[in-house]
Amino acid sequence: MFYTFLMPPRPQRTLSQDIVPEVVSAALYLITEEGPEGVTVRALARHAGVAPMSIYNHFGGKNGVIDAIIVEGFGHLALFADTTLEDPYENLVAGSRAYRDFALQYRAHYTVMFLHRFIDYTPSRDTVGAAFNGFAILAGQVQACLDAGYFPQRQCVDVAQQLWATVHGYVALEISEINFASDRSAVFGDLIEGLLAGLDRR
Amino acid sequence: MFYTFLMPPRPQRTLSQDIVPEVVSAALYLITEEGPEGVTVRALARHAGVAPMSIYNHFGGKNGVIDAIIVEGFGHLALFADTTLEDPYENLVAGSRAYRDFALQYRAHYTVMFLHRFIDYTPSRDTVGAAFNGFAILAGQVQACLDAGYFPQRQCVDVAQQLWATVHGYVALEISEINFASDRSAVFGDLIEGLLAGLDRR
DNA sequence: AGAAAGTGTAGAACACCGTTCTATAGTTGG
DNA sequence: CCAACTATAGAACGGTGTTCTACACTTTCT
Repeated sequence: MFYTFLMPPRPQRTLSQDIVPEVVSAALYLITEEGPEGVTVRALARHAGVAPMSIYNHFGGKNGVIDAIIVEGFGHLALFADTTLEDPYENLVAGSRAYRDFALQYRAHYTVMFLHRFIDYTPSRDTVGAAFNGFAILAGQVQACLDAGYFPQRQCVDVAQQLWATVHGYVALEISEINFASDRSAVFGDLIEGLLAGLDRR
Repeated sequence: MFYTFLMPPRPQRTLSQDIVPEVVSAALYLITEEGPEGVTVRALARHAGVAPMSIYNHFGGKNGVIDAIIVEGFGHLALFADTTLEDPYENLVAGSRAYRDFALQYRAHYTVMFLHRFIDYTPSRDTVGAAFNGFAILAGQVQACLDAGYFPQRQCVDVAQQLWATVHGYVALEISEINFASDRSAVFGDLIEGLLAGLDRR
C-alpha cells in the first residue's frame, strides 16, 4: 500500500499498443531459434508475455502474424534493394547485392517471405500489394537498363524473372546451408556479373 | 465355405512387401493434392490402406517416409540429369534442362527434397549420400567443361554452385507459381545459356 | 496337419497443435 | 465513480506425432 510508486511500471496486462510489436518480435525470435515450425500460438503468447487470445484479437489468428512479418519484410527489402546509382547496369548489380544482404541480415523475414509455406496460409491483400511493389522495384531497375540499351532483344519481365530467380536461388541455398562455394560473397558477385554480362551479349 | 476360391485375392491385411510402396505412393499423392502439410501419419495410413502402426514398423515414423521419398527423388534426378553429350558445354545445358524437367515432372519429390522443411526432420545417412551423389554428378559435368578450357580462372565447385543456384532458383519460383515470364521454358533456356556464356567470357 | 513364431491391425492414451468460447479482472474515458 | 472497453485465464473441440497393448492373421517349422 505504501511503496506502490516503487512497483515496476509494467501493468499487470500488456498495453494494447505494445502487443503487436511484442508478438512480431517473438515470432522472429522463434523462427530464428526453432525454425518456422516453432511458431505456435501458445509459444508466441508465452514469449511475448501476452495471452493466446491476444493473437486472435490483434492479428485474427496465427496467419495474421505471418502476414505482418511478410509486410514488414517487404518494407525492409524495399529500403535495401531500391538502389539509385546513376549507371542503371551498376545499379542492378548493387540492387542484387543489397537483396542478398537483406536476406542474410533478415533471415527470419526472408524465410517466411520465400522459403517456408505455413499451413492454410493465404496472403492478405496488403501482403500481395507489398510483394507486387517489390517486383515493381526490380522491374523498374531492369527497364532503366533496357532504356539505356542493355539486354537487347529481351523483355523487361523476362530479365527481371531471370535475375530474381538467380539471386533467390543462390540466397535460398545459402540460407539452407547448402553452399559449397569457396567465398560465398565473391562467388555471388561473380554470378550476378556473369549473368548480366551473358544476358547483355550481342 | 464353399465359394472361398471366388473371394478377392487381397487378404484382409496388406502384404508386407506392398506396404512400403503403397505408403510412399500415398505420401506423393497427399503432397500433390494437399501440400506437404497434408502428409500426416493417419492420412498416410488411410490412403495407403494400412494401419498407422505400419508407418512406424516399416519407416520408423513419419520422417522415414520423407527419407524414402528423398532417396527415390535423387535416384530419378540422377537418371534425368546425368546427361552424356559429347560436347561438355552442351552437356551442361542439357543437364540443366533435364533438372528442370525432373522438377516439373516430379513436383512432389522436388518439394520434399528442396522446398519444404518438415518438423524435426534430419536426413538419414542414405539421404545425405544420395544428395552428395547428385552434387557430384553436377560437379563432374562442370569439371569436364573446365578440362575442355571453358570457364577460365574459375573453380569447379564455384561454377557448380552458381549453376545449381540459378537452376534451383528458377524452378523454385516456377513451382511456387511466382513466375511472370512470357514463355517459361524459353526464358529458362535463355537464362542458362546467358549464364554459361557470361561465366565463360574472357 | 498343427503348433509356434512373426507381423499387420485396431484402439486407447499422451502431450502438443490452432481455434473458439466463456467468465473474470484490469484499464480507460465520460 | 461508473460504464465501456479489452486483455486475461481456462476449458473445450478436433486435429497432430508417437507409444503401448491386445488381438488376429500369415507364415514357417515340425
